[in-house]
Amino acid sequence: MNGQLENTLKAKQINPTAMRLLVLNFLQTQSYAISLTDLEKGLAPADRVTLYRTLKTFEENGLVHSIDDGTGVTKYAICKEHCHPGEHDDVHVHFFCKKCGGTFCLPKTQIPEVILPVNFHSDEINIVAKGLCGQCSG
Amino acid sequence: MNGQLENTLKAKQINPTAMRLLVLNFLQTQSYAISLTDLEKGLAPADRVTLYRTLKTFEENGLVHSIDDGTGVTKYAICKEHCHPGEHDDVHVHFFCKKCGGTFCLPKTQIPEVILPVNFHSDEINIVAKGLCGQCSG
DNA sequence: TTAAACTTTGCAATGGCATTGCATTGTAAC
DNA sequence: GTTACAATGCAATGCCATTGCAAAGTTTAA
Ligand SMILES: [Mn+2]
Ligand SMILES: [Mn+2]
Ligand SMILES: [Zn+2]
Ligand SMILES: [Zn+2]
Repeated sequence: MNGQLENTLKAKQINPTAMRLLVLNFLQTQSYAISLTDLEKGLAPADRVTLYRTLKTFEENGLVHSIDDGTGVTKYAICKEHCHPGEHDDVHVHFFCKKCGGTFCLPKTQIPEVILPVNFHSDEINIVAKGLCGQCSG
Repeated sequence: MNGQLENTLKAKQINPTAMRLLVLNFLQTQSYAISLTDLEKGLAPADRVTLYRTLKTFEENGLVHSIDDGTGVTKYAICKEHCHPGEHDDVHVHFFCKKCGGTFCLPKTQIPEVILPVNFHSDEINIVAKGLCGQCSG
């Protein structure tokens, strides 16, 4: 049933349309963060802009977060922690695998303390480690 | 004199043309990392693509490094440490100021240890802290 | 029930930036 | 001087994010 998916959307105050259920379902089946183009291919022939706006809505409502992994293409992944509409609370390190091209969320990896120069004050940090993932380094 | 600039280029095996001397001089006078567009404005009416290729050459020869600060626009700064043609050795944290928009190299800030999941191996890391810089947090 | 109001979707278009191709100009070697 | 190579300028392309607007769908309230 779609009940599970529907509830997930409703819990984040997102109107559960057919398209949004499809997108959520697709996102949930991915093993790593996906790009808009990935989503487009996976849900063809759905319209790219509609998918884009769906992701935007999901992000605004704390259901997914966008990831800048340095490839120049934004990736998206479902928020694992307790995010709410208007406020995300899932800061974590990301990992980009140079072999398979996969981008992973590492929510268990401790965010390290970065000591800044005097008078520099940071309220946000983006950390992307690059190398070989578990599958590719075997 | 241009002797100083010329020597800097030659030391990195870069042919010291007039354009390259101008670009190097401009880079050296900046207080933070600049974009290609910044360079274009500062050196008008020099051609954008020529400037782009000049930066590329500088980067390949270990004179400047490019910075992905998450704004979507690549920034460039002179390498402070010992970089050589073909191999950079100046990994450091960067800082993006949300008020003035400046991107800073923080070569003195210790790169923190990031503990990855089993079998994940990283040989590169991009860390960008965001907030207010020394000037803007006063 | 039906009209109005609001939301979602689809398609076309725009804009920014990185990157490449190619012809022209400049420079160095022979 | 002629040839070979390097650097520059201009035009063009490609990719991705983002917006405008009209059509289709859904909810609300007369
Ligand atoms: Mn993530
Ligand atoms: Mn730097
Ligand atoms: Zn991998
Ligand atoms: Zn600042």
